[in-house]
Amino acid sequence: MPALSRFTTVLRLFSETRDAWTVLAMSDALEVPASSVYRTVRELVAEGFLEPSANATYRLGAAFVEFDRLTRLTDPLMQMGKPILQEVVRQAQIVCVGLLARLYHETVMCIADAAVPGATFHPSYERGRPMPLMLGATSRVILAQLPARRLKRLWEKETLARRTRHKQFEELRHHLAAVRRAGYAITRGEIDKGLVGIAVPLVASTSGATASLSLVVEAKILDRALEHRLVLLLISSAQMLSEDLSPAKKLASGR
Amino acid sequence: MPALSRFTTVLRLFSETRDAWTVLAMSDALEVPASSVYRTVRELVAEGFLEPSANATYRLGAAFVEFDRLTRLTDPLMQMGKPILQEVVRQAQIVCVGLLARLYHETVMCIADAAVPGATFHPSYERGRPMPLMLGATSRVILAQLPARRLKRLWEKETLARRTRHKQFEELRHHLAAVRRAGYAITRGEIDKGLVGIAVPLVASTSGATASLSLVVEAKILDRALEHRLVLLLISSAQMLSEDLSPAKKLASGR
DNA sequence: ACGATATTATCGACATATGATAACTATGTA
DNA sequence: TACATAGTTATCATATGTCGATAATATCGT
Repeated sequence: MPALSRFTTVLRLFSETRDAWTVLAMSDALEVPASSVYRTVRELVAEGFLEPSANATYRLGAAFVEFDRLTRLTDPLMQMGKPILQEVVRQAQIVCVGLLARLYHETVMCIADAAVPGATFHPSYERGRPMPLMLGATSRVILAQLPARRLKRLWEKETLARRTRHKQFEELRHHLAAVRRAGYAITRGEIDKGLVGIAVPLVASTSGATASLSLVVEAKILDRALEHRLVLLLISSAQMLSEDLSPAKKLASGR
Repeated sequence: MPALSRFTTVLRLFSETRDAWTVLAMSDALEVPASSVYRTVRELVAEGFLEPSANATYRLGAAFVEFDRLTRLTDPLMQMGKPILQEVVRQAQIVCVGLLARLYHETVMCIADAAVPGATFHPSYERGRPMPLMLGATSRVILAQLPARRLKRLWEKETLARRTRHKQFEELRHHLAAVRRAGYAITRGEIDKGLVGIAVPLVASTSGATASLSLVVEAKILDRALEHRLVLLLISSAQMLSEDLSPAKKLASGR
């Protein structure tokens, strides 16, 4: 019952499949009296997080577009990551999509993507889309970086509903240890059929967030040699990016 | 002092030039006790609107990226506008940038942009950036669409600090009436030196928001014939887009 | 202009925010 | 390792804003 959650519960109603809500529908869905929802919605509209649309419905507002631009311009990971990501895709010299992802609540979120001009496929990952924590190479290398305590907590949240055994957690721990040793992760078809993800960890000490750099390619064009080349490309790029992001000498910006 | 504003005043501190804040700095800037700011920040972090960064600073969070994606996917104007915008830029067959903009509070916000592959310049307009209401063709055609009452209110807000005369408002009214008759607006160098904006109104009855479709080109390549061609291109594209956005495809056309 | 629907205003009871201070927790350093 | 410092959370009495049913308006569709 903290104050902000009153607003976010309304905002969280909006989704890809349900993008316009009337106040009455919100009132029903949230089981909150209409008069209260009206008040809440009014405030959200005033601040630009919602806006009135056709037929007395409301949609997500332009404030999100505005703040998203600020994150694009100011987030060090995006700022420095985007050009490197594009360079990775270029140097790969094959049809592929590059991704920059990070931990976000109990999901992994892609915060930048770069496709070759004539990309023949679209991975599920795309900027701003929360993805499952326990699937895909991109997530794997992020999990592998987490301190044991944090990992345990996430695992517990993740498997709350499902009945899972402790043994499975130990298996995960071992698997992640192997990933950590190898320095990269590869998964095949875990997220999209026919696509392979190759990911390496990003150490962004300043940014705090644990992140990863990855490439998605079609399984059918990936042979052993190419796989090796891409892993090396990713590792060296991640190295470079991690250095860019590290204790930025004297030139601190805020304070 | 409604509840949401407590949070937005914090969020509004973040800008292009000041992207990382400590709690103490916020407390100073807002003249609110640190203990209160800590509480507010904690809630914003919990919901993903802020996130901790290096040196006890906070930055805008990934929730904005998430919600921005939803607007990209679901806003009818962006959904239908983006492909048409790209088509406009393609058909222009010159070096140019296309823009889709709309009214947002007391500003005009670009919600989609499309540049030719090898664009040699960058207009100030870019997705998510609020722009002045009284400058540029893009804004002009939006103002020209507004009901008199609304225009008056915006004008008054805009000119609150500055001492302006009533006569100037009448001039604006007349100018906008001319724009309305012409069906388009052209401005030269009002926003960016050496660039020209050509804009036409978008009638998006469902979306509610008044919007515009525009092209930015370099002044030096724009002659009378080209100008004419681009205006026609914009008008026909806007026509198409407006129809896409209109209420229903019931066979009856005359209203 | 009309009826229907959407939105805002009202108000007592109640819950939550406020802000000074104290307690606690990282984080870095000798 | 222990200490110091900055950063963060907890505490608590009080004031202020919220809640939700209902009534009063405003707006929409025709």
